[in-house]
Amino acid sequence: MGTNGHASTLGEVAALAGVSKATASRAINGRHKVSPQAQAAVLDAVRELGYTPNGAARSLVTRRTGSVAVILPESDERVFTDPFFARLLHQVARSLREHDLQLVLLLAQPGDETRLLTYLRGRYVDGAVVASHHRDDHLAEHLSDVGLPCVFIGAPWTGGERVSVVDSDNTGAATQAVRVLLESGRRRIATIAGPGDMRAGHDRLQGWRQQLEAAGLDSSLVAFGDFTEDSGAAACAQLLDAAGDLDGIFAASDLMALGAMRELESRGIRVPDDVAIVGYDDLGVAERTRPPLTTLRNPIGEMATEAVRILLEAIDHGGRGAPRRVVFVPELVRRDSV
Amino acid sequence: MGTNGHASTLGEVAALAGVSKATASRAINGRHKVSPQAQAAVLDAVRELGYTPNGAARSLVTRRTGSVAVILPESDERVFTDPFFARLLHQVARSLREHDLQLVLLLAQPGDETRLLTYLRGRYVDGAVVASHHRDDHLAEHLSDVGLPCVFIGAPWTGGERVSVVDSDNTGAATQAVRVLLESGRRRIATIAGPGDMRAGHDRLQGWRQQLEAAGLDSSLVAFGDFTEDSGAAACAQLLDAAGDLDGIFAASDLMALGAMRELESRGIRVPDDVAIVGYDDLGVAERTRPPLTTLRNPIGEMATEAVRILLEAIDHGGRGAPRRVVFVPELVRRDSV
DNA sequence: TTGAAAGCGGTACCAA
DNA sequence: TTGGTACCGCTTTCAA
Repeated sequence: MGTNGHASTLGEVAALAGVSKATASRAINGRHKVSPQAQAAVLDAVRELGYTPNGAARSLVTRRTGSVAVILPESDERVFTDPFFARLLHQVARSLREHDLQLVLLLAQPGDETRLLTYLRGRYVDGAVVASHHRDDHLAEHLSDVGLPCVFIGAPWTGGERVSVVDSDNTGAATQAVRVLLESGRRRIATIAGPGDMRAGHDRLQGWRQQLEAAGLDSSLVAFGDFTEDSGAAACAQLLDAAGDLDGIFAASDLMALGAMRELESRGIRVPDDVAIVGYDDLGVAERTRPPLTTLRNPIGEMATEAVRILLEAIDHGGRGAPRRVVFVPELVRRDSV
Repeated sequence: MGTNGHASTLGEVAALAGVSKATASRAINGRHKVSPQAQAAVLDAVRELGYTPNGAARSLVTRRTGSVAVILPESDERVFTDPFFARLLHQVARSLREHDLQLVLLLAQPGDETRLLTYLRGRYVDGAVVASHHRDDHLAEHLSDVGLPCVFIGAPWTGGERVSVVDSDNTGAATQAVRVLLESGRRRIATIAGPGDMRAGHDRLQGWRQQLEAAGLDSSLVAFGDFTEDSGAAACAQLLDAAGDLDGIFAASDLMALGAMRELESRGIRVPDDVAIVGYDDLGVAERTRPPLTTLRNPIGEMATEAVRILLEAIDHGGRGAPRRVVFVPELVRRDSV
């Protein structure tokens, strides 16, 4: 802006540069031929006036804002505590940067999705990556109604056929976890499951159960957590109280595994000697537990990158085009907790 | 949007309702008198078409977007790890909700502030709350140049006179911490300081030093961390190696204090018997350490609320009006680490 | 290569 | 209360 309080306009830049608004616009955006003199004059004027285009005016005609949202319909407690989100955002931001897009993070408090949807319908962003959604938020339907290009990380409960999703094979990974436990001779294998209203929680539980049933073993040793450390400790306590003879635990997140190990330690139960444990995620904490945790690597970084790729494609195609579906396969990381 | 891919416009709504665009607009925004029939007709049309106003078009004339940014020029690692941010965002979101404003979070990776500033200049948000800023980001000057209403939580290094700031008395709080240590008879008091390029880090170090010098004691026992737990452990190790006889520590964050306690424990040093320790923040972790941590309560919630209040005021006044300044006083919370 | 002018989709003024 | 209309600030035809 100039020395006074008002932001300068393209008209003023044009006037100062002695060209038309059209030419000024072309000089600034640089996608068209402009004579060197005009170019220079405009750029000087821009600098002198401290001009930046008004986003609303520009968006109104280009139908682009230059920003992409990451929507996290999750309690801030978890968002700011689980490395999953840090990794996700880090990677999304990285990918967006290459395309010169601004990342805006929208934390949707469960309950007030109305304002969020209004915002999204207002087209203040060009598209959205959604992660950590829950059964009841119906985000897939809503976003599909809104017509905003979007990609879900992890399949939504409902409406999944209407949006693109980048997923990972949670069920398969969980069966792998149980297999490792079985191979080390464990027979009383419990699970600390994630929230039942989240796909990842549900599917990992599913995998655990499938594999146990296939082995003809008891699949009733379940306690639920919400992916946080404390919830893992609590679930573990519950499990131990109910089945003192358990010898293996599959925790649906490393954080919960960590909590469980804390609980085990406090009861003088040794890992892996007395109880073996397998986690899920491998986003740093698994390396630092004592003993280091055998876990499944959640390919969240790759998923984020792919999600952005698909999203940008959708945005380029104006949101038309069939929903895409990609599945990544988590891999087992062997450490010392089994 | 309708059954096809294009979002409907106010004109279409008006046509369907059999009224003018002007009336349709009034019916939708409801700040003007509109006859009941017109009102109903418009609302029906809106519903039928699934209409939502185009944000860009609206913003272009109202000069409002209905959203406010929280800018965090901080590594995602810290943002997603320090309860400070969770608390801050929780409170800001709460306050904004009352005014029906959407919170958008902007994580500024150090280095690429250019895109962020372009975004802000584009006026995609009505204002911004800035926290966790560093010496080199010069955000205060930049935002003041941009002319965007903003409030800083914690004074910026430079340009502080040009923006509103909500601060807390870090220096005073640190002197208090040292006083507690002195009162319990400690004489070799070290500090684990925060980053030197952050006001909070700098000021707390300052307070520690002042109080020690006032007491005629050695004020050379300093190690730096970055507010994270690991950095606290490392700093503590460093301190212990340099001065095995230290009997008190003031850590500039509870997370660093926690790391320090971990290190002390691993060396068999007892808290508070051998070494007393005072933290800073009291955002939950201090209650859960063993022993519970004596600390200074960082009034971040109150600061956030106040920041939003000031910001909304500034937005209402069109960004004119003198910068405001408010200082909160942290209070001592006595627990068992001293 | 350049400029004039027509929108983009709303809001708000003014007159009726 | 309502409708006509002039913008908001920018991009993009279309002609020159």
